[in-house]
Amino acid sequence: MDQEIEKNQAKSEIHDEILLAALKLFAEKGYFNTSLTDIVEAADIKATNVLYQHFKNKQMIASVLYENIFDSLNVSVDDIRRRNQKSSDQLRGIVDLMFRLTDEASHVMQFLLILKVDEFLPEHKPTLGTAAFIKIIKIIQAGMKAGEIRTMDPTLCYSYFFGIINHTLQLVLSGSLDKNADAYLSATWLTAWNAIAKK
Amino acid sequence: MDQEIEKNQAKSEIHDEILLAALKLFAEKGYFNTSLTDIVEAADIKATNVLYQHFKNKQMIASVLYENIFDSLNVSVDDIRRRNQKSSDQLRGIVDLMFRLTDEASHVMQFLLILKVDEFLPEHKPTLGTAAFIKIIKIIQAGMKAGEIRTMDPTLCYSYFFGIINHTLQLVLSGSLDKNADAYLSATWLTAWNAIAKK
DNA sequence: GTCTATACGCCGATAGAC
DNA sequence: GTCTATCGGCGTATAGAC
Repeated sequence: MDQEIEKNQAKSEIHDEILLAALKLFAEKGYFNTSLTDIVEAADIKATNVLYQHFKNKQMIASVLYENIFDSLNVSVDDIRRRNQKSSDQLRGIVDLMFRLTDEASHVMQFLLILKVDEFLPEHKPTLGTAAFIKIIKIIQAGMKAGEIRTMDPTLCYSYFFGIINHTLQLVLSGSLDKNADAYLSATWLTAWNAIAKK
Repeated sequence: MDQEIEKNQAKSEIHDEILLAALKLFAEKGYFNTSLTDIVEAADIKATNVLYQHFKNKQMIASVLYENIFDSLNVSVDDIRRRNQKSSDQLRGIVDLMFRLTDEASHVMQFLLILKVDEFLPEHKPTLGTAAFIKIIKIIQAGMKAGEIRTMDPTLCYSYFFGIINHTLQLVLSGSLDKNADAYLSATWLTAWNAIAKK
């Protein structure tokens, strides 16, 4: 019984190490420039076929990564919505999270903001169709109803707000902006919010 | 003599057809999902080795495309700067151009805004290092001096302005915004300009 | 799970006859 | 420039012995 638990723990450890190594490599070199042998070396795995005991194929590794990242983003958005009432506070919470992730988990943010996921996961829905982003649209719509946000096409509003946020984080991730994300947080938040707020 | 001209025209026709087909395929499927046989079929070419009479290899096709697009962007920016005095008018000219290109030459804009060029052209400078973008930064700095634009880090200012512009055009290109770019031009320009303008 | 070996396919790139 | 044929290599994926 204990042995079985140990075995499962070991199994999920390897599982996670593969995902972690793949995330790092995909973020740094891109999906197509990363070979399975790269992943095997980066994780602590001895042979290539171990990989196939945990994942059906290379695409599935990327797919699981994708699911994990978007699921946890979705959970975070739920949490932020529960904790805050006003749309401005909810959006601020999401922005805080994204800036923090950029500094503390840059590979995750590169996966989110930079990788062209549909090139290697053609069957996945576009980012805007994921649960987390549908909720963000809802936050925006609620903000319009409450008179906090200018009335306009919600998708366009999303584009203005996160255009500023995402582009700035992309420049941080690529090194074009040389400080860490946190250094740009307050100014960028203000600009993004003013771009959609009712005067 | 005439024959030689004809020959060169024919040669450059094939040359251009290859580039056009490659641009389309790269924009639609990505660089790595596009094989040379795909390009050969899409252009009007009968055999694979003709391709190598015009380009050293696959990477060079992408490289020439990259150069062409950024060169012509650079020329356009020069032209816009010559025609307009105020920074706001110059930026407006650039935005007009980008929206028009999105509707009329979507593949070019996908190459510019969506493709991760450094994945297949690792030796190329980042977008921000190209001549056209250096000039855009200069426009922004001039606008700050003239009191048109809020004083801040020029790269950050660039990020705010083109964050809104680029993200909106990306959503148009991906179909997430269902009208053509022109339908969003005036509202998006206003929002982007207000994000950086001095009140 | 480890290690070695290998099958298989695709793609980039080349060669040679016409 | 066309057409056919092919090489080499890499990367994915599998098989089998331990």
